[in-house]
Amino acid sequence: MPKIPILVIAGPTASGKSALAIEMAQCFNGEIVSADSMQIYRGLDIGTAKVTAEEQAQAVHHLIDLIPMTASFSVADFVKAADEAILAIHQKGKLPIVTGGTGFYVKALLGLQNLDFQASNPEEVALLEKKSLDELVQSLKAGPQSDFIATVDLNNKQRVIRALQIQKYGLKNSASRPEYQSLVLAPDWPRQALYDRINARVELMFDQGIEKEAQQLYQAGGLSLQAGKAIGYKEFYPYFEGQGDLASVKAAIQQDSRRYAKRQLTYWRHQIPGLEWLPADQIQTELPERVSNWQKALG
RNA sequence: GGGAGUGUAGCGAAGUCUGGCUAAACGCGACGGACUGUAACUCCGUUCCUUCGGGUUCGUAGGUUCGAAUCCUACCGCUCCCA
Repeated sequence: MPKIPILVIAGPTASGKSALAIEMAQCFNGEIVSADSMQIYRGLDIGTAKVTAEEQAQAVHHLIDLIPMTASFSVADFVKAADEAILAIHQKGKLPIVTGGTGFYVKALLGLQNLDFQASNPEEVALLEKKSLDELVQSLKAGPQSDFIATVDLNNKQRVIRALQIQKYGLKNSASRPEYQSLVLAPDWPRQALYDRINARVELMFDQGIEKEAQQLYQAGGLSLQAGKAIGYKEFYPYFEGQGDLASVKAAIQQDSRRYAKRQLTYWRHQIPGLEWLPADQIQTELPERVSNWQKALG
């Protein structure tokens, strides 16, 4: 079976991925597959900078508004849903365009990441979370060792817990996945320009009424939910509990977003081999060129 | 004008009484990094300068001392209280 060509538009938050994806969809007869761990949630629109209804009218979007804000979601869920969406788009004779800020999802989608281990058991994980890191590390060391177990960061409680679950449940029968021929491009902004964009976007979110969404998420469970940890919402919780003012909430969201962008940059730089950066001030003209050359080369 | 307090690395803040173990705790920020099912998560490192030998620091200037962020003197700035 021939590889399915997909265009991936990567990059940190507020780098303009969504708009570029829409342009490419219009230009190359494509449909967009979101690779964003927060935009899959219904009701989280403003804070996740989700594409608007108008934007969705300009290009078909997949993997947005998939589940309620109280639900959990994993990379494996993403890969499964994305594979299906991409296949469907491809079969329609259209170009799948993957875009989103969740590098881990993109890495897994591109097959750069094995997902061979069994899923964790949520109840067991909840119990393990109550134990101390020390205790968890002891039981990890007491269990059967493997190459994977040896690489686990023992300071990282979350990863140690996952490792314990992997130790317990081991491998699964991995289903065969489609193979992709990908072109991965990302806008490259000067750091300060990116930060300015982030700050401005957060301002805009406040004008659009992000507080109301945050209130809903807070009431739905806040930090106890997977979605409740999203930047743009979690910073409101102390305020809802009577601490601080809106100005400090805004500043916190801006700062968390900047730091998030920094982590994303690290991820894209090192975890996605083959990713190419296009200078942001030239991307409007370079991106279509690159995509069109790529398509020609594919035949 | 009188009184009390205070000035420490990008910021906040210990250390000062009881001088050496102090290039100076800790927090924040910033930067760099990790990442196999929570990934907008979680975790790690660096953060005065350096040709890595060393050099220059704790408001400023001087003094005491073998040795000062720490003790003494003067000056400058800031805060608060009384006038």
